[in-house]
Amino acid sequence: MIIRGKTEPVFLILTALADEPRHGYGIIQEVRRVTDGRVDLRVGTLYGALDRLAAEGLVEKHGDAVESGRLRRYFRLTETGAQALAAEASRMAADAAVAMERLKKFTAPARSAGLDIAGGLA
Amino acid sequence: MIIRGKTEPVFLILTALADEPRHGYGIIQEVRRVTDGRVDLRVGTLYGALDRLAAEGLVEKHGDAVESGRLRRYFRLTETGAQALAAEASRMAADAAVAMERLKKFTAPARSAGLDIAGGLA
DNA sequence: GCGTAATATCTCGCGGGCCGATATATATCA
DNA sequence: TGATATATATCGGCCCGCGAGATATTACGC
Repeated sequence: MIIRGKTEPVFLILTALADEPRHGYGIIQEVRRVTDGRVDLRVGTLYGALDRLAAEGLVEKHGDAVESGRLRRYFRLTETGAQALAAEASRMAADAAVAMERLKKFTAPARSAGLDIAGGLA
Repeated sequence: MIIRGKTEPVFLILTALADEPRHGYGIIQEVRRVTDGRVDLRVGTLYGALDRLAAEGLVEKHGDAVESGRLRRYFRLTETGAQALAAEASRMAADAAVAMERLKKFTAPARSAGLDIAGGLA
């Protein structure tokens, strides 16, 4: 979403980091989990986004670790990042509410011939 | 939002068309209105997006008109477009709710030098 | 009458960001 | 031995939003 708010991948990365620090691959799994499998974050998207978010000060490195013989690079949300995420979330909720409210007034376009609508939503 | 859901401009265009057909400039004004001036839709964004949305069948032409000596090209939301907007809105509301819920667990990162974490969460 | 702003449409090019592809390396299980 | 999962990283293509510019009419102030 997002003007010049965040894109959905970025929003979800921040969301994944909201409760605790995670490493890259862990973020991917968490995003998949919180979206019920809907969003499969790409690594190319992830690392590019993390670099930008770190440059903006919304996330920061939380140290590297070697666990089970594998390198893990942890990131965590900063205070600024948490505020940005909260602002973005409330804006999205507001936009979504406006859309749903307005959709109540939607009536399906009348098809070519005079045959009509009636059924739109009511 | 938005994977491969709609971007915010696109989402707001659909929202602006939800209650009744509008012409391009009217969409711009309506978007500004529903976002309390936050989003100023650019014409380059608008016409490109309308072309794509029409190609996808989410909006359709509602006829041209000359009013007050000015040409107006009207667009309206299709049934498919209304469904897409509803789906997108509910997805956004869900994502926003998840983010806000998780933010409750957020604790500010322990600051600065050497002093290690410890307080992070526990 | 004249300039400016608002209304209204459209096009083009730049740049940013997502994604697919690719590379590398270790651990686990069949 | 090979496939799959874990884990990191880079690069090029492509889509899309935006800035800038073009065109035209109406409305208002001076």
